[in-house]
Amino acid sequence: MSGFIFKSVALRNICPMMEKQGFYDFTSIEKKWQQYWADHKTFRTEITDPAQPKYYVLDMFPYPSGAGLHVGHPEGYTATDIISRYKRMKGFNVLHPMGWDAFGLPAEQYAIQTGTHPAVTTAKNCDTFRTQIQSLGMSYDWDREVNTTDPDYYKWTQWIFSQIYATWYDADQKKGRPISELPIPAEVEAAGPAAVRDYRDSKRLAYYAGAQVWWCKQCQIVCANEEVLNDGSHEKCGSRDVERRFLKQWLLRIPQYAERLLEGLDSVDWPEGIKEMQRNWIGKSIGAEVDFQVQGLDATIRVFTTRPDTLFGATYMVLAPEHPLVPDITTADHQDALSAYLKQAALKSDMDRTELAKDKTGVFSGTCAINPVNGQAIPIWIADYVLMGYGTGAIMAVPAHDTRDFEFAKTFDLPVICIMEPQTDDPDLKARVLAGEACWTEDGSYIRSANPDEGLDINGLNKQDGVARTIAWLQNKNLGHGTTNYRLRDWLFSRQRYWGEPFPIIHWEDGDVTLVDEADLPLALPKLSNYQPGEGGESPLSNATDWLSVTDPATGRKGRRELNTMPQWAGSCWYYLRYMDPKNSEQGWASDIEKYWMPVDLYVGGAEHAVLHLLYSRFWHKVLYDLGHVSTDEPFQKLFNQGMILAYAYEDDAGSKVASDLVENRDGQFFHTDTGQPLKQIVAKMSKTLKNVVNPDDVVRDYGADSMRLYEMFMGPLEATKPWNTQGVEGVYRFLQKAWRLFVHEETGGMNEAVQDVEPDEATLRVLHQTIKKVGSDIETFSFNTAISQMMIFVNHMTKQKVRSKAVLKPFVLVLAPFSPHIAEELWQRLGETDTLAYTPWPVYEERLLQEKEIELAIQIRGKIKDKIVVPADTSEQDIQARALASDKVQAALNGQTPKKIIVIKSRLVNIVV
RNA sequence: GCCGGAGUGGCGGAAUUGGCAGACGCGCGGGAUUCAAAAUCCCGUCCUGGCAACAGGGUGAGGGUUCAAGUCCCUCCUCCGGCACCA
Repeated sequence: MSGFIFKSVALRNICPMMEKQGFYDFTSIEKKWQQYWADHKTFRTEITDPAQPKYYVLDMFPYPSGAGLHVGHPEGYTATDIISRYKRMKGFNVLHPMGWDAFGLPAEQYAIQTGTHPAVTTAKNCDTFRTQIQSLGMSYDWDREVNTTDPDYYKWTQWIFSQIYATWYDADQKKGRPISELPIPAEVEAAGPAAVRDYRDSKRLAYYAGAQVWWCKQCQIVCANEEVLNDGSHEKCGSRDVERRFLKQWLLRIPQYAERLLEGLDSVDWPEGIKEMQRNWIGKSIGAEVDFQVQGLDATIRVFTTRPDTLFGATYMVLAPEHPLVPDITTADHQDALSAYLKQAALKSDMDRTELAKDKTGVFSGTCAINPVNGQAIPIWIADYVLMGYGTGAIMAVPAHDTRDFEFAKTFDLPVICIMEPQTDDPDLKARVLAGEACWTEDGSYIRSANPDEGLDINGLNKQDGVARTIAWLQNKNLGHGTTNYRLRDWLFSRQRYWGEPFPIIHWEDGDVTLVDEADLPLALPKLSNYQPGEGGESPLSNATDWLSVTDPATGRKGRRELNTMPQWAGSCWYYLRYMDPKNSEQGWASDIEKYWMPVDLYVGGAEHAVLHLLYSRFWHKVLYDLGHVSTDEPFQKLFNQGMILAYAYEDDAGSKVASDLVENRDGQFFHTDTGQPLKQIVAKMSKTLKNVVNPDDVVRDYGADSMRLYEMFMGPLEATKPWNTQGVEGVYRFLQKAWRLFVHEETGGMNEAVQDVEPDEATLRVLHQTIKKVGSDIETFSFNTAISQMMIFVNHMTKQKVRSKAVLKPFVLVLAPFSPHIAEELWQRLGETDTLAYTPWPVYEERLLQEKEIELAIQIRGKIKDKIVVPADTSEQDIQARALASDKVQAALNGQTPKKIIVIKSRLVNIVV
């Protein structure tokens, strides 16, 4: 069905001679203007006047995969291009760059298979992407193109890493400071240089340490926690062959910036959902640390709790299986059970992690601890529902007021002591809670929560006061203190790969670690003949023996370069800074340029980067800010997430999917071509197996880039997830043809004789000014779909006009230009203009021309429409009331009743209340 | 389970933020043009009843506030995205 349409459209372009002279020949028009923009460097951006207002529009740059562009890419790119073109016409100096996030696994895997250097594969893919993007007429300043794999680029990625390495976080000043300013405690100083070095290393924002990491057997790579999905599979390759390993790794202390990252969210204009996701990811929780004395042992267990107020209800404690005190507190008679349990827990981490979330398990250690508020002995259990990586790896369990503890207590028949009378109207629930048969986590009033001997009594208080009173008491008794915990962990920052930025680090034989001299950056990747990873999970760089070993020319000391490379996040953490000053060989960016352009005014990309990329980027930016390298605390002022583009797919009654080439459309019903059974149309992700992938190149070939751009914007709200429909492309294509024919005589190719230098009539002028107004304001609010609707209304109106005023057509061309720039430039030229319209001022609408002279009012009785009247726009309220009541239909509907009240909404309606 | 977003014709989606529900586009039906088709142009198209004028119903379900509710409030259902033993 659609194949037939494709064919006929394509035919027009192959054989234009068969057609009329003046047909809308998008192929040559688009080629012509893309050439023009390139030749004239129309979109080259410079700071010519520092007083000119700037606008920085950024797209999330793509990973240039071998598959080329898919229709999802141009969605965001078109939106930002419309904004860019519009802002230029509004007089802004617009920075609108594009580049490549080009480090990544596929090129490296290809190298392992074929021996082709990843740089070669990458360059080829970048070329494809560039050509494809250029064929869409995007107004990027291509002189600013960046590529994260270019040594001139990653020189500065390495430089930023060096900065992070040489920084510590001063908690008092709440900012990062140079490591040289770190105060060294006297006792450390006294212990010698090695101790000082260790102390410094323990404070650096980047550090090297053994870490439990996830290892993907298929990719032969370490993955960050967040790259391993809940089902235990690796996000990148989908393999479930992921296991835990202990390896030396680079980590970044991002949790130290947790509070700053949290606070910064309040100052940026981002979708609330994304902010919330980041807040959840950071996971701030306020509570207290409390020390419990272990019975019969000279040891204390420190727990973190958000509910210190429930200490009187603590009936047992739990340690994570990995807790260091576990061996010490386990008594001989419980040793076997514990060993078995630990073994089982270790096994579990290799299984699907979803399995873990089921039933609670654990073993008793044989030892008790003393509850500090009442001196009671409570058993210490070992259970894997407590995680070593959060808080202190130990908890006090209050089953009456914590659902997890409650479940555990029920499983192992541990006592449940209710210490709070719940605030509820449900008497049954209240009774069960008080009896320890149900769990209550909400507010209420304390009972059984006093120890007069120790001076603690919170009975009768509510949660807020109880927490405060208890923390004060703990602090006073030196048993604990209020504290804040974050879920955010140190960022695992190294990968065992070749195709990534080398760390500018040297490990010396004496145990010293130093940065590569800034003058020696970039530390370029060595050429390799073998891209296979090393056996023990080492990166392929272990094959580059010459490159690896270094000798200090001054001292003769021998060292080895870092084998790991940086993760793909590194290059994308700061690319928005390099765009500003991409050719600078002295600095990553010049300060005065940075001050002019930053912050990014608008950042558009997919929501899949809601947490990781955006959090990492903000973290780096804040470090750079603290060190004085950038002038803003936050990098991205406004963020917008475009929705995903899906496609239609088909499934049979059994719910199994049917590939699109096996589907037949008969009068809107779908059938299987082979079996003839009816199919249901559904919406699904584009996939090769479903054969419903739409290739942008095909769309550009058959309908042109202008139609492609227009359709992507016309589909629906930018943020919505929506299905691609090729017939919809036909619709916008027809609109462009109609617009074309307003100007051009199809037979001759000359100007349509209807286009004349005449005064427009009032109605036409009104439609024009409504269009200028609506399109402008819709662009500002990203409502591109309704802007296009309005332009369609304009074109429909003009099509009916026998005489078309140039004075009306010209502003329309300008309004159309951001959306479909090629046809707009062409029409602009045909109207006699000689220069590009890219910098022509956006037309101004006049309020007085928007007003209708006569307005139609609906007349309602109790909200139901009974009649409509047309009155002059300036009719007074009294006259409108009179006119409304004079209506025959209204009189008939009133049926003699007297109106109680008449509500007149000017230019809208009249509502008569009876 | 928790957080976030969304439910409107056959379909994608509009609705000045409380003021005529269905703009615009697709699809479909009818007509013009054509030897015929494609393309183009015009008319119609929420549902029900009626030849029609017209009448009644209608924005996931139920209730409420209001002169007036797709829009605000309460209860519930469904779908999508994220998080998930984080103490």
